[in-house]
Amino acid sequence: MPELPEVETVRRGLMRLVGGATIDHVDVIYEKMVSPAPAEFKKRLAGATIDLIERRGKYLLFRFSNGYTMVSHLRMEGKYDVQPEGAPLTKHTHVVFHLTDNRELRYTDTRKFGRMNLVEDGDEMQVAGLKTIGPEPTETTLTFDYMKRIFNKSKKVIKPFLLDQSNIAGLGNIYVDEVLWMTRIHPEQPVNTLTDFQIRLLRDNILKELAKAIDGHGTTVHSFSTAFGEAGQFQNQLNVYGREGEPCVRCGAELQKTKVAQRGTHFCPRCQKLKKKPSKTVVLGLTGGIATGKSSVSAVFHDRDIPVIDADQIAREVVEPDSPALSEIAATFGQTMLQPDGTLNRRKLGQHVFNDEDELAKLNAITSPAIHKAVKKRVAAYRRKRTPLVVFDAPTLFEGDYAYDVDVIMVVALDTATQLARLMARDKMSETDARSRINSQLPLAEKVNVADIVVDNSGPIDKTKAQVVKWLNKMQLV
DNA sequence: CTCTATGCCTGGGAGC
DNA sequence: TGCTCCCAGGCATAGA
Repeated sequence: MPELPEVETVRRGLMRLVGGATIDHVDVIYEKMVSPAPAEFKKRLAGATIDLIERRGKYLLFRFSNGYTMVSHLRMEGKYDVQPEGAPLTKHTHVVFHLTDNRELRYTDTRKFGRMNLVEDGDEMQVAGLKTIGPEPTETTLTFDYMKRIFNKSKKVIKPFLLDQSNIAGLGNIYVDEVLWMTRIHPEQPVNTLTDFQIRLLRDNILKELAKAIDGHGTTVHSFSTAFGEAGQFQNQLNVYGREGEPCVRCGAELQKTKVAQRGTHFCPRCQKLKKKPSKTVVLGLTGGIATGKSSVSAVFHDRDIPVIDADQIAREVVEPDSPALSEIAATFGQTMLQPDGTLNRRKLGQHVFNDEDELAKLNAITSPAIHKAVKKRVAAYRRKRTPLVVFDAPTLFEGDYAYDVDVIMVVALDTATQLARLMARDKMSETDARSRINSQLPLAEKVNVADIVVDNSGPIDKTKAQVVKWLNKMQLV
């Protein structure tokens, strides 16, 4: 199923292999595949040189020296490959372009869905499909203003809306599921209910995902006889597509598969909730690894008077004297866990649960729901006030199961060597101790993988802060 | 005009 | 094992 990145890879491969080649004659085996009818199609192409191969959306445009352009769409399973003249035909080869250099450019398509349309230069945009095609998904051609305009005026649900090539060119079933998961949008969310921030994040994710996929495929076409269809394998990792029943890599919930507008649709029922009216408040989950420098990033928000909800502070607040959680701790672990003044004896409790998984789990079962509840309450208050941006600063954003409930995740990261050196210097630790501390956490790479924004803190602090500010500006959050 | 359902095709997997 | 049925999905088009 070639989508834009695969078609682009085919274009690049073909350009290298047959760019400049001249067609001697053409065999059309499956007549319905070409237009105009085979006799005229063949006549127009005899002696034509392939000057250039361009792409628009998922359409390939072969520019010939004699004033014709061939619009070719691979649909589901179309493939081009180049063989030496006379090599045996395969079962599903439908068109063969015999080149003057003893090679053949072949079009193969098991399901015969692909089409080739040969028209005069300048008429290519009149071909069905290209006539109504939407903007290319690039930084300059797919603008936020355009997206906002088309999203606001439609009541359609987002999945079929994004599949419609007249809205945005190039997205297919796989990438739509991926970008919706990345942006945490339910596939049946009506497009006119999205907030500006969601549209911005979606735009960013479309551009990012397609660029990543093109990069990933760029190196796959090598040899003379490589079937370009092989470049259509999706080497870049997919987070939801085809993963129904597996845990969501962001929140751990079981991924589901349903049908939306007759299309198989994959999504995370926990991260991608259908919302009556998406909230205008953006909750940014901020996390990192030990000694990655999260607090200096947090300071950027403090300095700008952006509210920061501190998970560690809330963890302390929920066990203050007279709190239900503290009473439960006393009831479970004994009154000796309290100081004479009624406050929690943290040291003693810490020693008690240290290295005892069962006891630690008991403690978490008491504190975790209380912390979650308190966080939700704080967030709800900011939503009511329509505060545009709230930061939830949580070292255990993933481990503590908060990731499903934030709108966007920022991970502060650095390379392992720098992280190790900083931890050793900061906490006066031996290398062995520092290593084991780092290894006891969820690997930073896994956090980075599901982050919306990764802030690289391996350089000077000014550079780190500049990255945060740049992103905030880009997303119009400040 | 918009919106939805269906046809185009074949191979492969599930179920019997 | 072999048979039937259904699903995969981009896009055009027919119909509401």
